[in-house]
Amino acid sequence: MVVTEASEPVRRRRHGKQLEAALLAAGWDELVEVGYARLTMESIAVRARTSESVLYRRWANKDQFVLAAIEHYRNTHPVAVPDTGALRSDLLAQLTAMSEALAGFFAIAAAAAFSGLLADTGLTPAQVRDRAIDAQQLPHVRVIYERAHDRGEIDLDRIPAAVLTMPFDLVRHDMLMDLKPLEPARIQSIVDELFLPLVRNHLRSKR
Amino acid sequence: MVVTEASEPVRRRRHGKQLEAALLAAGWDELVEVGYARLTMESIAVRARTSESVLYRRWANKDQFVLAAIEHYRNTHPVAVPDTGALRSDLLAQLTAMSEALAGFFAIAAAAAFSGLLADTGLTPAQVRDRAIDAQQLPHVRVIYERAHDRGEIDLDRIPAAVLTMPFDLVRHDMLMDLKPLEPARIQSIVDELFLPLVRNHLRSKR
DNA sequence: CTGCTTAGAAAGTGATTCCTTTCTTGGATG
DNA sequence: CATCCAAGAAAGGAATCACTTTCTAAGCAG
Repeated sequence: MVVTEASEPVRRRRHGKQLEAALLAAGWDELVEVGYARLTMESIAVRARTSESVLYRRWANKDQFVLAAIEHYRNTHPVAVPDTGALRSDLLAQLTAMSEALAGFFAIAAAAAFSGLLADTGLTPAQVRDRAIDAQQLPHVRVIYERAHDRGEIDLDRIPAAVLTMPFDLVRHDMLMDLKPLEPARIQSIVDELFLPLVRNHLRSKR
Repeated sequence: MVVTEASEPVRRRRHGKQLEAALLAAGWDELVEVGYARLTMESIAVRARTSESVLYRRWANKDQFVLAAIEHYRNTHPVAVPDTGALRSDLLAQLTAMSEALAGFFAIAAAAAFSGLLADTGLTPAQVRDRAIDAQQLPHVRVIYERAHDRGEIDLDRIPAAVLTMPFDLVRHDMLMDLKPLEPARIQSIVDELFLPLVRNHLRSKR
């Protein structure tokens, strides 16, 4: 017959880390698109242009794989830590980044992961959140506040913890509800109408 | 043979609304216990002490049934509307009622419903929330604020909408994260450290 | 160049589960 | 009491899907 079929491009084999990353990325995309319950190992293999056996060589079962895919997405999509020189702009930037980078994706993934993963892994949504979403997020937030504290903008010791976490709780809430990035106006509202007025009570005299 | 077997109690047949309520209640319990993905029509039938055909005579498929079960739970578990005579205690009561009545149940159900139901029904979590959770909740909330407004405690027109919804957003957020009722201390913190300080800016002079 | 690991294709197994169908009989209705 | 609708039991069809097995050959290590 003919040496090469016209419609069949040469397919290179991937190996090691490169292949693994492609598998996990495909798993993530599938998770976002159809959700955990409708996600099948075959659909992932097809999307990654490989076969199921390659998946099962690396992960014992579907749940392990999905967990790994979520974790992999988090590791490869770090949220930038802004340093704009002022608490308000720092917060706006951080919340926007958090929203745009994660909303939709994390929201769906977290929601999708809940029903299926909870039953099998015994994790609570909060644990999933800790493991997949906020693991590297919280230290960053703390940094923002500490910088503001050092600049003398706020007195960290006098602000209730609920105030400090509130902006992030609300962003997370909105993401879960709408499955898409927050409107900039909403983020500004959270900062300007909710957070800053509360912090203002504890402002050190700046000038 | 013998007329009645010792271990076989007489099984009465249920009909109409009574049967339907039992089916939906069983569906709800199953949803809360194992989640949408692991819920089967057979397990529901067993729990309701009936058979699958009874289910399929009333609902076209699993998704329709689950949606109906969620709606039924909401209809049969209204949240009380407190009237304590003051905004703060009204809010505390409302948030506590909302939390205790719905947390765990709604959280799991909503989360469980997401992955499976979203794909099939095309609903977003926000729509599920509107349809199943807050449908009758929001008017109640409005009532609380309007009473406070009429008492002269607050000036509704001058308070940003974000402030008014914030306590409920946070309760919903915490429920989704922890799948259990909020600690009373957390509710108090939301009201006393977040909500009231923000409202206080717009308090009319009471005395 | 040689050999060994493993990617990738393909087929299949077994379990689950949605949904249907058939049949018997309880019990509501007149 | 007679009639009839529907409850409940039981069995099965058909599809899906997690996971396995087998085989060929790609491409890295020596």
